[in-house]
Amino acid sequence: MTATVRTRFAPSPTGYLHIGGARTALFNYLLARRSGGKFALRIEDTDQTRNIAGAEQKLLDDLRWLGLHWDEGPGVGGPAGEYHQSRRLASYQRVARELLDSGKAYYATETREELEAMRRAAQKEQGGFLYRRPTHFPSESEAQKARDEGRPVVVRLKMPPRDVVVSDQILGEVRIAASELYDFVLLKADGWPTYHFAVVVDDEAMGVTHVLRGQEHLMNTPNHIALQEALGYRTPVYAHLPIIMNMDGSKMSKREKDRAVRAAAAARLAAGGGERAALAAAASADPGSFEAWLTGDAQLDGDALRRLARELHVQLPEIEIHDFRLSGYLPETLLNFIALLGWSPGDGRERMSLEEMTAAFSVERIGKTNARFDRAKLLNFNTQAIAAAPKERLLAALRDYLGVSERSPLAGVPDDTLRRLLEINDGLRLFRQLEEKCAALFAPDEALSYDDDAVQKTLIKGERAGLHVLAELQPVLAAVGDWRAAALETAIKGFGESRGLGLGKVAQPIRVAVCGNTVSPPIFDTLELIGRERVLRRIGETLRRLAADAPRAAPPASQGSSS
RNA sequence: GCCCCCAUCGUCUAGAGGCCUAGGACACCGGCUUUUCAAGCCGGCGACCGGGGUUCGAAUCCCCGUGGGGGUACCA
Repeated sequence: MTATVRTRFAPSPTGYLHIGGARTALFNYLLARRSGGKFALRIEDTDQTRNIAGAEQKLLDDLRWLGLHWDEGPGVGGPAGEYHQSRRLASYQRVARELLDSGKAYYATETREELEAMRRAAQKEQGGFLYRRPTHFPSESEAQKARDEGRPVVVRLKMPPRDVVVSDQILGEVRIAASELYDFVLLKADGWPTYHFAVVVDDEAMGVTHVLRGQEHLMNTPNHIALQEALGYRTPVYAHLPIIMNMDGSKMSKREKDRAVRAAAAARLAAGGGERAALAAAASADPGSFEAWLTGDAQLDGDALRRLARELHVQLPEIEIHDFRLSGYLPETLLNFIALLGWSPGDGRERMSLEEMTAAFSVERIGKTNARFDRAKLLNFNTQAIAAAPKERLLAALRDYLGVSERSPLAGVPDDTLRRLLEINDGLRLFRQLEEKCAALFAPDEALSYDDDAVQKTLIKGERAGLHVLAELQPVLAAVGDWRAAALETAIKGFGESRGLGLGKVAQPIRVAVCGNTVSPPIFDTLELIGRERVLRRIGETLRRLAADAPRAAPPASQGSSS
């Protein structure tokens, strides 16, 4: 009989979806799809102290955004009924009872302090601590008595005294010596199951046949295998994925975002440029915890961190899937890139759709070595994907981006204009880039800010040549009857030729005058989209403002800056 | 400390004993193109961690060393 392949992704709701988690989800998804099986999503929310409100929703959103739809799990149900471990408590307790009754598990009543003391003592002597099985197992009533006395009571599994061999699809056979194994906890003192326990019980209940998970779980596997044996469960096929690291070899961690913002905050405060209270407010933290965050290693809530980053004008490093969404990456491209971190189809292909990856996927082709997350390559993937994407797909993706981009200058822009923007921005790398580049086309005149360097370079420098060009061009533009890119091009190019000026000499002064900086879409389209009236007004205003500055702006450069 | 895993260009990787003078992609460098930012085109630089084996032959197999990573919880 050929059992249906069932895989699962089982995150705990502690925040946004991580890059590593996304890849694990992807591989599980691909394996299930590839083999015509089922892909389930299970929420591992058994740690009462770690669950974060709203995190599950974020997790699901990220997964959906990526297009990794699950066949069973939250929102869609499935044969296992509940897919939140917090709602499956009864089954863990039932199984624990079974284990206790058959003598395969026992109560243990050491306190955390006692355990910690043993650990320290062992550390000193031999360097490693393994929980030593007690000589006496508390009876049911003794356990109850301990509980009554306020002592913690946990349930531990009796590990069989033999080596465990993990048959891993990627790593081969990994043998863990019996001497490395110990009686791990099944049920915590609060009655909730540990990860090890819940994962085994649920994988069995959900019929999971293949477990693809990060390599950080490799050393957990003997526990799971021992438990499966004790319970008479079959052992699923295991495949431990290599880990995704930062370019510098460090682990990709949310903490990086805190570090980036913390540094900026400290710099701001040191420069006397900001009130502590204001920053704390931006982070929606009370002064005490803000201070603790600022001076320590604590982590701020993702959204609070984002607000603070905005306040400080720092770019958060992209760590979680949501960060990439906010930067304006295409989800299908992110998925494609992530898939190649540890897997390759073997035929030299790199750019693949989810369907193509599904068709090509196999666990055998997953590598063993940790991969570094190279953002430069990702950016290139995205650039090429944007160039190759069908127009309507691109528009939908841009709409999605604008939906999550706070206070976007392009927020109210109609689809037709968005299409136009996409057309005139070839070479585009990220949606955020388009947003920044086109902001001036939609911003009200008062909101325009002029970049000093740009003004100096294109308008002032060289005896205000740029300014002169602008002044002469003004009436030419004013005379353009048909305010569209083509006619503007004719007029402006004609002007340039009549003066013997290359387009660059003409376009850049205009660009800076109407956009405030040297970067915008092609100048003729830019002018058309800004509109005749606003263009003329911005040019006039620029001329006026800089003329007033003239005495100061053009002193004979007697004291050279050379030193 | 102890246990486990890993090791090909800067990065992601192809390579399953002769097809390898090691292939591709990104990055980088040079040139071209150019109204800005990009994009594009052409060319270039660039790796089998070290040492021992095994074999007629090793990037591929074995051992040791070194380096990197993971684990060492009543977190997952």
